[in-house]
Parts: sequence; structure tokens; C-alpha cells
Amino acid sequence: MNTNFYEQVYEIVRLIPKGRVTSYGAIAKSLGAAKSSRMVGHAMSYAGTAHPVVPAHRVVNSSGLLTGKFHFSPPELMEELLAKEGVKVKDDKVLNFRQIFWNPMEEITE
DNA sequence: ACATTGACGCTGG
DNA sequence: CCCAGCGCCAATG
Repeated sequence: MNTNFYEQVYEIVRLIPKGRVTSYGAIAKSLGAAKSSRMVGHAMSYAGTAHPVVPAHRVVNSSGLLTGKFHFSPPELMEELLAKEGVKVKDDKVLNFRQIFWNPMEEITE
């Protein structure tokens, strides 16, 4: 397995700089599957089994809400990691989401 | 093969 | 701003 849709998602997620976050739809769009945003979420489920590390905590929904925080070992781990990186989380949602939002398209530019 | 579910996104009211 | 409906695709039973 190499250049699969999931692998591409992992690649992008691993490229997310510290203190920044992105959304599933943005990743899906950069892969040319804007309508398959759900698949990005599914890929995240596989992220736990994926190789090195996939900072899935840096991936949130289009509203900056930590929808998948319950998928972490401790659900609060997501906020913990984000807070550690400088990302403020309030009520399961990222603050200044629009400001810390990281656009994968700017890194891919294929 | 069919039905159900899901870490989503967008539009409309 | 909140809620409801629809679309889209893959994994699972």
C-alpha cells in the first residue's frame, strides 16, 4: 500500500505544522475528493494503525470542532495535545480556528 | 448483495 | 445562531 487515498491523507496530516489545524474537507479537497470528506474521517480511524505518527488531533471539522476527540485513548488527549501546541480549545472547539487554520493545498500545489 | 453507520460538508429555513 | 435534510463513499454485519 502506498499512494492510496488514506496514505495521502496521513501524509498531509503529518505535514501539519505545530500549533496549526486543518479540516477534513480541506484535506479531501486537496486530494481532489472534496465530496469524500467522510473518507478522510475514516482514514483517521486507520491513523491509529498507520505508521510513524499521525497527529489526528490537528484535524478537526470545518467548524473547528473536535468531533473525533472520543476516538483518542482518553478523549481529552486531543485538547491536551492541542493546548500543548498552543492551540486553545474551548467547549471542544478550536479558538481562532480561522487564524490557525493550515491550508494543505498550499503545501501540495501539485 | 443489502442495509446501517460514520473523526464530514453544504444549503435552506 | 440552531436545526433539518441531502449528498458522498467506504467499512462492517
